[in-house]
Amino acid sequence: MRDVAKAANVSQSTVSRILSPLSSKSKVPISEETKGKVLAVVKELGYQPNQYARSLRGQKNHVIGMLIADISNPFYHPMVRAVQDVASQYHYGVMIANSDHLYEKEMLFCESLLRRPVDGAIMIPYHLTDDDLQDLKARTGMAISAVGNHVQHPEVDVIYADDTKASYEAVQWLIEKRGHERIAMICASHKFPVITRRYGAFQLAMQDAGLSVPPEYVVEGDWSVESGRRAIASLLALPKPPTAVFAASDTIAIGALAAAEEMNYRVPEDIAIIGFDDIPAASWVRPQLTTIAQYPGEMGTLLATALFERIRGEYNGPSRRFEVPCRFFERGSA
Amino acid sequence: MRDVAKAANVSQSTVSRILSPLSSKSKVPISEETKGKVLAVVKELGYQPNQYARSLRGQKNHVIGMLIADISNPFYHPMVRAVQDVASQYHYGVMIANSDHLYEKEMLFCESLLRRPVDGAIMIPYHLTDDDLQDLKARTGMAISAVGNHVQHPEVDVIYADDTKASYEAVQWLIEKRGHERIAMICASHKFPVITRRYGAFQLAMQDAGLSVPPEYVVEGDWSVESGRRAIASLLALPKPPTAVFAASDTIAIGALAAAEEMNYRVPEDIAIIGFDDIPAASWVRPQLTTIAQYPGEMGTLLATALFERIRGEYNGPSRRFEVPCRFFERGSA
DNA sequence: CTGAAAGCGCTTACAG
DNA sequence: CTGAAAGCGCTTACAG
Repeated sequence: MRDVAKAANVSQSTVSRILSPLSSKSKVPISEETKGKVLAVVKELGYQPNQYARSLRGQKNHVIGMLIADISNPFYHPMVRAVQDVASQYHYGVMIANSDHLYEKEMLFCESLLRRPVDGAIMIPYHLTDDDLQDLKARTGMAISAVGNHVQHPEVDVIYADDTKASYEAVQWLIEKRGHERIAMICASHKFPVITRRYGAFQLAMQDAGLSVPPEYVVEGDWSVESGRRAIASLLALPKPPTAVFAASDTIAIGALAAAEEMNYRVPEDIAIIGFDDIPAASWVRPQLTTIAQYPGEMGTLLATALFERIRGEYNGPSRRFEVPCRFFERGSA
Repeated sequence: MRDVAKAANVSQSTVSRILSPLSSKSKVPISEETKGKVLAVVKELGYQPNQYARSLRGQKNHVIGMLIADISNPFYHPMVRAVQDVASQYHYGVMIANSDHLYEKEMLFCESLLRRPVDGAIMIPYHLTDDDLQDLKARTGMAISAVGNHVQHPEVDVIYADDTKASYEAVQWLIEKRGHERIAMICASHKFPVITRRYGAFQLAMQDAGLSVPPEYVVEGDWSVESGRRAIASLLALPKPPTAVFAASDTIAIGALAAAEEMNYRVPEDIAIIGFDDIPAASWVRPQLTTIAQYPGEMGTLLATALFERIRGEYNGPSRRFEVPCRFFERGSA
């Protein structure tokens, strides 16, 4: 910048004002002549301002952080893409971290934000509490948007899918429209709020229909395809196996589907399978997966839009909550 | 840091030396007593050094950049994960950008590295030339690892799959083991070096077998599932349709498979399909995809390892080239 | 073994 | 409309 100033015969202050016209709220006017001269020199030298110096001195970092569970899970892609797309509109970078569903890694992410401040963070917390978020906000002042109805912080914007209702209705559909009575559920850890919701809805639907769920019908794994394979194998090995399975995610359901087929069970005749998410592969497998669609792309856009409204000072009131409805897709697997 | 220094009754210099013992190559010794005192204060105050200030003053930024084509393509996930995992071992952050296979966005990524310097970059360039990389290196001095045999810069480490050979052999297999004579190829843009290689190998294998490829047997789309659907439809509508198709990626092949089935063609009896990549979904679809596996996880590890060797000064010689062999998987679709 | 001081590259009151 | 100067939070010669 000094070189630019020298070459253009103006002060650094002037160069700075021309290059960051938005940040100076006091809106200092600059003559068109000086402006043209400086811009020409900038172009000629190919000068790019150092963003770290700006971060250090100014109030904006021009980066946001994003915490997801696992970049390999297709469910997150549209969300990540949507966030990246909104961010790049504002010329913001996005730092992405995976938590692998581990509290420890979620905390590491928060710590990294202390060392490398960002203007805002988008989180999909599986363990982080409202207190943890409060701590982060108190120490950094950053804007936060999060996914999940369990997040209740008064200043964190929340986007959530109504998965409780969707799960209830799917199980109800299995019972009423398909006549199933022996229904199992393949979950991930019950420590996750999302599992609490979906599993709770499953139990409630069964209970409301007067159906009982033997404990061995509830299998706890992780979110992987492999976990789905293992779970269905144990379920089908039961003396009285279920006739239908509600899986907490499509990845789990796809594993279950593949393993059931390999064990020579017909889907949905011998065992019906319902997934959750409607990832692209849900329509690639055969039979196609009956599943509950979430709209991660839309969620990502809402998340990023809300975040940037706060970052840009266009909104700074209390927490806003957006519900993104789920949608049931009846396909071939149930 | 000033607060820490004050509270511990030492100078800022001392605090800095204790917190960044590696960076001071002159290896100034510190008394254990002072060290303990300072560390205690750091812990008590929950102090975290500001990484931007470090970047500005020191020589390390503790971030790397990663340019991929599209985070939605499963092929990149193991690569991204591997890179993230190696990076976090060294306490490095990773900034990820999507190029969407656009030169313009690849250049934008390079520009962003000028504004927000990183210690190294991992790239999967579809358009960027060696000159572009040279430009970036000259202006920033950063270390670079890249994917693709077409990258020939003398100081950029390159990881590449031998997709030319693998493609040739797959087409040869289609001809010799399966007796196909009318074979089509679904490509992405021929501007991509990767397509040049795979398409060139396809043509060569056909030629070596004395088989001709009518121009309408070469369909150019993009990398999407949708593109595979469109391509197979146009191919099957031909007066003399092909009996086998070599797709440039699994995403394309999966689209082709689904569309062919919907049009009531049997795979592989009516139309055989071979993909490329062996993404997880290749084993989820029915019939399972016959495909050429690449090992993106391994590639990611090599990429990141080579990069960090340069970043950490453990290596600074000329370009190293690692070939990661492909592997053919005969499954159900061909 | 420790400290005082300069400076990384910017932005922003303050002064004119 | 423009400039001189201070300072963001660190690291690193330099001096002791």
